Amino acid sequence: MARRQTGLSERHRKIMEFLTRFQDSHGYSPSIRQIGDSINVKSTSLVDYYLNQLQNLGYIEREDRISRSIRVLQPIQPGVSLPARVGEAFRGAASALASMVSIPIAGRIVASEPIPMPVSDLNYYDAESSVDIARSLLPAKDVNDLFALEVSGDSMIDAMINDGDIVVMKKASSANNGEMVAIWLDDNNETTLKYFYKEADRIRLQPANPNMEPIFVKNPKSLRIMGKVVMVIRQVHSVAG
Amino acid sequence: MARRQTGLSERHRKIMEFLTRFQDSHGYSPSIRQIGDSINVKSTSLVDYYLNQLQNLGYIEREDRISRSIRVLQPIQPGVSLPARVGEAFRGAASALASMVSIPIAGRIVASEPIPMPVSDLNYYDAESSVDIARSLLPAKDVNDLFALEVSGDSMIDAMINDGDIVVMKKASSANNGEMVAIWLDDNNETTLKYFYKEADRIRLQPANPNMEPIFVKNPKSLRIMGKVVMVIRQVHSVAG
DNA sequence: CTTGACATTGAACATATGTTCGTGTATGAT
DNA sequence: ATCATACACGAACATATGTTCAATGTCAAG
Repeated sequence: MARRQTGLSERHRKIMEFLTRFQDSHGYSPSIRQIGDSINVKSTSLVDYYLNQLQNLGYIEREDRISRSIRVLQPIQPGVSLPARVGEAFRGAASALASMVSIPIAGRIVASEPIPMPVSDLNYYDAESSVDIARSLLPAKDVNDLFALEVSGDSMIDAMINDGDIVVMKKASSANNGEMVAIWLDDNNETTLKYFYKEADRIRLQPANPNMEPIFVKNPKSLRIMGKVVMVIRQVHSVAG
Repeated sequence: MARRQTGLSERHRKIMEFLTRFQDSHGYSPSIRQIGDSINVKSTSLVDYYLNQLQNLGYIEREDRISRSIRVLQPIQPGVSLPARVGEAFRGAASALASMVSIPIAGRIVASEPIPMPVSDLNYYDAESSVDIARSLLPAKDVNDLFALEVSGDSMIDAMINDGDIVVMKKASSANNGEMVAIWLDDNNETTLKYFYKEADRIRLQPANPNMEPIFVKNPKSLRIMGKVVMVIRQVHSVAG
């Protein structure tokens, strides 16, 4: 092995501080280069590197290829800054109280078929087919592109997911290393849930069950990412067996 | 002269509404093109034109050449807007609270140790260590003897339960056939989660994973039922591996 | 009917901003 | 040592996004 990851470094801390300060005074997020300036780093890739770490640790959230889309999920220090606007204060109060979100169930996920996607991009959905989840259980603030699927069949067992489980997913067409994604495999003509790792010249799809072997995909085009898995819920009933 | 400026048009109103809605749910401002989509305008210059008007009228503020830098200064809607939204939110909060139940996390469940039970004498628990679940997801009406455990280690894999999962359980000392229970096995000195089946002269403990073999217990006294599993929740983070 | 301010369009443009990649350095484990 | 990994740099790249402009349509006042 090698150098141990030391959790949060001084730079991580500074970035978080800068983010909250900047957002507080400007009302929008800084760009990568602006963050770089604030910590005296000229390389944008290094900032990107830090931001990915902070995201994996759950401190921030950001959208792929969208400028200034960083959201602070977890302020680093106890000193909470006063919200600039009424709307923001209101939002904070509401999220502290209400904190429940209704996620539409888009359909069933079966190994042998592509997964159904939520019907509309707008915030309309049928109240009948939805699951209510406490915001406190969800890592992301952005709750808009979440949807849920009911698992059908035992074929996701290698992903530690059972028949009847409910999988909460976030729409995505790309993934970062270590994220669990729903993938459509052209070669096998099947949907599967795996941890995603991009390696040198291939993609490794690692089952959640550590006893099982990974799948390797050479051709990135033969695999389509449908979404990232955010949560799995299993309601346990009496089951014949 | 010519056409009179009519103050705020329908489109201005829609833009303002879209801005607040988008910022509220995404945490950052939309791009000009996204605003255009929301009002069915394909020309970015027209949106820019509207935004300049809104800025001159003091409704919004934005920075030159900086993406997604729009700030809403004055929410639209004649008077009713903010109070209405507050009222709505509080109504939502109330109903959310009513339909949500806070389940205490009694501790960690490890294969090699008996499971911790909730400090049941008093109906007091630390708010920090609890999970909020929507009542609609719980089968049982009786919510009082529910408690939650965080799974530690990979030893529950045969029960399709992973390290870090949260298991919601109901206190019980007996079980019906087909129910998933947490059991302490005197013989093996371990805690395990299995489906429970009482057969002619023995008890069959069936793993949730259908690929795995059951355990048989002849002596009912060497096994202690700690509770029934009601629900399993897995929050999926990025996982190194 | 003109006229001119307002409204709208589409495309081209400029650049702000996130992403990728090759390379290099330090650090700890073996 | 030597190996793998985390950390770091900077340039080239791709694209997301704001800006500009010339042309055209619309409508009410003159």
